[in-house]
Amino acid sequence: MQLYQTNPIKIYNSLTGQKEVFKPINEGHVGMYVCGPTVYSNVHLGNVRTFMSFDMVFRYLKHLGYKVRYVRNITDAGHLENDEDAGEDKVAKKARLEQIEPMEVVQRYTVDFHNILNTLNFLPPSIEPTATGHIIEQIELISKIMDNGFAYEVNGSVYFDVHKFNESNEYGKLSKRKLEDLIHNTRALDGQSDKKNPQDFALWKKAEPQHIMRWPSPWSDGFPGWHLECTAMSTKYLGEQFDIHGGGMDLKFPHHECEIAQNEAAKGVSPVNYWMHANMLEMNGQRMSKSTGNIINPNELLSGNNDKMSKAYAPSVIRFFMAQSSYRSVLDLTDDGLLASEKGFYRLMDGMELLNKIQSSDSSTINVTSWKQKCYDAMNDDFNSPILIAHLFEAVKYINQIKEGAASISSEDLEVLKTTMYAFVYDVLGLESTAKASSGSDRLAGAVDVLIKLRQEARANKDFALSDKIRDELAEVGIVLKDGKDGTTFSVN
RNA sequence: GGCGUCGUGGCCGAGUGGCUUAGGCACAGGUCUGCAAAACCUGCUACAGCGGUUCGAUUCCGCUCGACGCCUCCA
Repeated sequence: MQLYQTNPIKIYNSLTGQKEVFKPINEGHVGMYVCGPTVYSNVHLGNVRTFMSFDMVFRYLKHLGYKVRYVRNITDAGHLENDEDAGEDKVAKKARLEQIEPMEVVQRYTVDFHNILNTLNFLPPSIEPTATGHIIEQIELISKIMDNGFAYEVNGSVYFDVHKFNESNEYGKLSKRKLEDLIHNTRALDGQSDKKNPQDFALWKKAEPQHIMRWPSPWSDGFPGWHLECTAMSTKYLGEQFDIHGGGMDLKFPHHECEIAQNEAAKGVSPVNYWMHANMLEMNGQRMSKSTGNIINPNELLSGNNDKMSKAYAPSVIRFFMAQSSYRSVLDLTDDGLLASEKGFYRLMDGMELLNKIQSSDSSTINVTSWKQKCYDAMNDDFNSPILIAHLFEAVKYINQIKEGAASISSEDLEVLKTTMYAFVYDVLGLESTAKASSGSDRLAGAVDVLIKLRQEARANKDFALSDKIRDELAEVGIVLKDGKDGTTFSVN
């Protein structure tokens, strides 16, 4: 008996605009694809927010007992600056500007990406394929789309024929656009194009002679279009139809729309059952943008080495901050917000530590079973982590009350409480305890205990000057003493 | 200009046709303490504006204002 059998989850499906009960294609198995980064610069904090949302989805599905194959790609070719003939591949452009090999660019920023995600305690995806590793699959896919009459070749480049496709299919159904509207609203772009219509998009681009990123194909030496890789790789690892496809809201159009079109054009089926889109991250009420300087990268946020925030924030604090809003809402990154989350996070973690120390009694004054169900209900409702966290704080309150003697808990209930708290805090939310001192570093704990004893003696002798000195100087190095009824404990911040 | 998402108390951030003033932070009072801190108890009762539907709307519909996203590269 797996947890998923008793915990049906609902997912907000961008395709239908409704929350739907999640039913995987194969019972007990979930195929999930998330559009990964284009590795031509340092990972953007907004990217991190999106990937963190899906990291949490991945974690919860796993917790429920699903066997999840989570595919998150690395785009290392094909992502054009724009779709016109002058459009340059982002990686190639960066390589040209820095006068290094494109693969050096890819390597540098892939490493950066992985480092940040590791620091933030992400689970690695099951498969992390690259576009350049799947050129053959992409060429095959193009051939299939051409065979089916939905693409045409001009001067060695191949374009998807959106107008033709729309005669038999519905282009725009994900982003709720109509082709006629797109035609009227397409801006006139300079430079001539080989495309029959501005709405068409590139499947294969012929490389100019000076272009260093190039692969042979039936049409020309060139490189694949951006939208194609996701279709090729999701098909290869998850099949022609799979359960969940995620990405940032800004990818809905055109990227995801084009993925649907490519899949339908090649295989005649819509690829994805549940489309999930994570909302944007802002900073101080405005979109992050390099041009206005309203930008902060993950390393700067973690190190405190920036002029936007008052201090450095621990990885788990950032995770906690993001988990306190739902993935479908715009989230505003502010110093005040982070400070508030930081305090809340430490309160939660103090509760987790206390959970190991409280004693059980004959009976419980709280209903642990219904509390536990509420936690699951929250996550089952489209991964509502803010509600989950509200319930976790309820538990912290219980834990503190039990310690104070204002509540009691039976040993069976205490076990349930522990198991559930551990599962949600550590496994699902991916938070990490920062209180390394009490459990991890026995020597520090021992040393502080000595000081605590000295302070107790001083207090017994009414030598408050000394006792306060011990307390204040420990506080200065980040060790906070907490006096309770049963003695003094400490925490390290 | 078109399409889409949204506008909640001092701040962040959930949610709902008529009790759940979610939860966190901040603030005020109390208990505890040698004094603090921590913890616990109590208080702080909002839903952009204007109309409409309804016995009743913060939640449904329309309009206005505003924010954000997409329409051109972007998670």
